Amino acid sequence: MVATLDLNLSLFCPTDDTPVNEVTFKHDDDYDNDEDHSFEKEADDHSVGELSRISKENMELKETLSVAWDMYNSLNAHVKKLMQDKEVLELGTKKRKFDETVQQSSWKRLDDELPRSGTKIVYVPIDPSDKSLVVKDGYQWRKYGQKVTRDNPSPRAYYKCAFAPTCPVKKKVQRSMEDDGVVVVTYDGEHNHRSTMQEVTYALAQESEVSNTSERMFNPPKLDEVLVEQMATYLSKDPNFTSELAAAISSKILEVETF
DNA sequence: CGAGTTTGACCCGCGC
DNA sequence: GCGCGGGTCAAACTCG
Repeated sequence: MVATLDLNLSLFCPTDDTPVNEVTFKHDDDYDNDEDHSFEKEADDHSVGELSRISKENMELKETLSVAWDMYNSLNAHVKKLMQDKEVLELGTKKRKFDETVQQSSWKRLDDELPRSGTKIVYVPIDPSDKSLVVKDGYQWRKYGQKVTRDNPSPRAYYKCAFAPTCPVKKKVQRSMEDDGVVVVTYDGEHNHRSTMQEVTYALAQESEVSNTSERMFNPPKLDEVLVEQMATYLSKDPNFTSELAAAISSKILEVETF
């Protein structure tokens, strides 16, 4: 079900199963020709050298990916915190404004504006020049409508959760009237499945659970491989990430070549 | 060609 | 009952 991207990151790494020094060229002819021997040896040396070069390159790519992953996690945590702060701030502002103008009346109207159970409002900072109204939140969404509402000149987009056909969650995305660089996302309902990001976390948790068992003693850790594969699966779905990663890697390569 | 997006039409609830 | 506005549907369209 979940698509995987094989980056071949461990393909050329020498492992217990395929030691580099076992790489040989089989030949049907006898090995009594000295020239053939030297040619074979040369080819052998060349392929070993090539393997170690690719292996080294592979390690560098792993490191780059690892750094990118760490940066992504810290940025993600930072954005979450900022969004929570903003949410609290905006709700507080709404209450204050309401308090100033309608001091005598009850809070009923404001309560109607506040999220009901199962409804969640999130303010997401975006590029003001970006008209696409696309908000990446780890779930897959299918747009089913767009409408210009009376109180806001920017269109409101309607999305249904497309990850699972039975998932009842819908979301509305509309640019904030006050701030052009912020979109208001209204989530309706609860997901009955995990997000793509949660799938990765779950897989890693499963892996770490296995690592606690004695079975681990007999099965050398492959967390790195799983991590890379899961990260590749998740991150390869983000075109921005892949293009930026490609740019970062190519600049790194150019940097190495200039030495 | 299939999956996703766009967009006009339609439905429905609400206030007058 | 009527009109308005938000939400949804579905055919047409786009894109990979």
